[in-house]
Amino acid sequence: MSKKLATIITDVPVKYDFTEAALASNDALYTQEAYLMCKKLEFKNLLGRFSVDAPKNNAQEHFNVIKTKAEAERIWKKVDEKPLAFMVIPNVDNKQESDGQMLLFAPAPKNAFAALAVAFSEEDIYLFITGDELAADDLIAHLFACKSKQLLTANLKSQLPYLKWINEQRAAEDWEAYCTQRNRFFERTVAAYLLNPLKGEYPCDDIAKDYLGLMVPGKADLLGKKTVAEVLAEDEKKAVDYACYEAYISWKSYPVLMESLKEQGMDKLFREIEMPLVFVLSDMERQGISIDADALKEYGEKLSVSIIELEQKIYEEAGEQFNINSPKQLGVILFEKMQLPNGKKTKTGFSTSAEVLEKLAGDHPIVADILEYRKLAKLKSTYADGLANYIDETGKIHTTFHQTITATGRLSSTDPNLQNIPIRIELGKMIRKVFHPLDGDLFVDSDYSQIELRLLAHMSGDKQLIEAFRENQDIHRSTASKVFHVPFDEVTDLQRRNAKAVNFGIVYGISAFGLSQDLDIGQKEAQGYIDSYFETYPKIKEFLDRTVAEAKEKGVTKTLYGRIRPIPELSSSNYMQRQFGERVAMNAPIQGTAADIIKIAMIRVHDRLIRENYKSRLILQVHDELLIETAEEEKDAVIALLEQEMQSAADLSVELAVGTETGYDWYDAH
DNA sequence: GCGATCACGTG
DNA sequence: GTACGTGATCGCG
Repeated sequence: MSKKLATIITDVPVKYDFTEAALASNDALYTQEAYLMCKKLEFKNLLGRFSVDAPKNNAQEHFNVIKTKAEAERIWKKVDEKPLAFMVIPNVDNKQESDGQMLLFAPAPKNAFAALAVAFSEEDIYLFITGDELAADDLIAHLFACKSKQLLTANLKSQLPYLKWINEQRAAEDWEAYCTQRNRFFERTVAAYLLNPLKGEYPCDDIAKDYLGLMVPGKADLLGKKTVAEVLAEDEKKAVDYACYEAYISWKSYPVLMESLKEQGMDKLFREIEMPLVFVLSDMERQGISIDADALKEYGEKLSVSIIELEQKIYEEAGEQFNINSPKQLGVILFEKMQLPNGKKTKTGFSTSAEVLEKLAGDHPIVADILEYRKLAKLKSTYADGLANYIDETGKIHTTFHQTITATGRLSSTDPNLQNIPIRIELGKMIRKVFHPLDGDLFVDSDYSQIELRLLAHMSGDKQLIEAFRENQDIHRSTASKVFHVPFDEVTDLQRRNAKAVNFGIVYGISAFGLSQDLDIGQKEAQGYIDSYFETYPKIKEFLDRTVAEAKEKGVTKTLYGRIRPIPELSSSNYMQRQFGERVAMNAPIQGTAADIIKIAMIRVHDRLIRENYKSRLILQVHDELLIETAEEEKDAVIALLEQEMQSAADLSVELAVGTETGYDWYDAH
């Protein structure tokens, strides 16, 4: 029966005439209609096969290229108070080689750019191209001086270096003017991120499709893999289309995005937190952090010595040479050749994760050596060598902070990622010694203590947890004491460790499976801990249940500041997916609210440092930590300022405790 | 050259 | 169990 069911019948009589099925021509298949369909369904691969262009929409007829002063003046005069969209088109990077030859023309002045796209009505869509007649400076001056109340754009942070005015008028005496200008900007990408933080990218064509029902060519359609500036020099029409569409869609989507933000109660979050933060992050990126390149090199060389030693030792123990960095080869050596026990945990072979190897450490000395090798190799490749690639001519590293990546509202950091510099293991932590302030300055580093558990206390209203925080107790010890019913002072180390794991679990969205993995215990035992925890803190259970129920009902979770996190997994037909959705629903409001709060603190700290004429500057954010570079004479004032703004960023039923350290490098300051 | 996979760094 | 980014390897085209 089963076999019959599963057997494919290959001789069903089907009438089919292949000649009739043949296409008259390729054009019959690649029609405009089919193009639209593929575009809508995001069949990006198929799209490349179309020779027909995207259907013309009216906007394109109004794209105008402006190169003369007279025309430009006439256009700027037309601008009224209604919103105006813009996009700066940077120059080709002069430092890069083109066709193997260095470009011969002199480097363009700093802040200069190739073109400026502007849109302020269905018909007024322009690309100003800089040259003999139009100077970049003049265009920016016009932009800031124009009557329009809102300046609409995308990827504002990357454009800010070109918007000279906003960077030069940041002194205390210009504070009001600076704020006035800052408040004019509306960022289409950030708005779209708040409305759906799951997408990861918010390109022009997606915004047009999602919010305007408009099909416009995507960046790759017009530019391929080249930059706008490169295309502008080769195929002006395509670059014009790209830039003008960007400006046009920013202009056109503004009312829709604004309305959606209001509808979902996120307009305040957008206006008061996310938009000002763009400027703060820009300043932090530009500031950068100084690196002792020599010390970094030395650190890498020391690692190299140890790595080579370990390598030799491992080869001897294995009896042959192989690539230790290859999990595949390593698996064969350990579990086939050396027959190490229960080579379990597989997917595409043996697992050689630290978790697995740690359990095998007693069986053969090679295991410990491999674990040690891995640690050193990671430090060397990712941190010692990795960071060295990012040091600029002035000895600094400038990371990029991303504001529209995470599902929860946190920031992320890339090129390089400065939010995952080692700290847990001493040898790794040493790398922080190469991060240092400028000569004579020092770091002030403050972090929120237990912010997520404090938020859990506040949001659930659980009296026990609130009380524990109010009394400033060791929170894990307090939890252990209550859950295991032992006096506070008699909590054992093991009890505290278990309680700590449960606390983490609660914040991450607990499951018996996860906790059992973390504590290396059985799932039943883990479930027992969870049950006792919820008996001790009934309000927390109520809160988490309520959060999940609400998420199931509405499809989203919300932070205290109204940030949403859609959870489509909750309506999945797959049990594991739904369970995942429930954990996410428990975690997102807590992690997200913490992200909201530190963003508020960042803006206030940044603004006060400027307004009150400090030389100190915000340098880094690491989720619950802020790093400031400060002058010695400002130290005490800046510590007070930083702590005050971080603590008062939110008014909760528990205090937002902040711990501060100072030092002449990041190792000492944290 | 690109993407998937594994492993591992942070909060 | 949450949230990320990067490096090395390996198989694919």
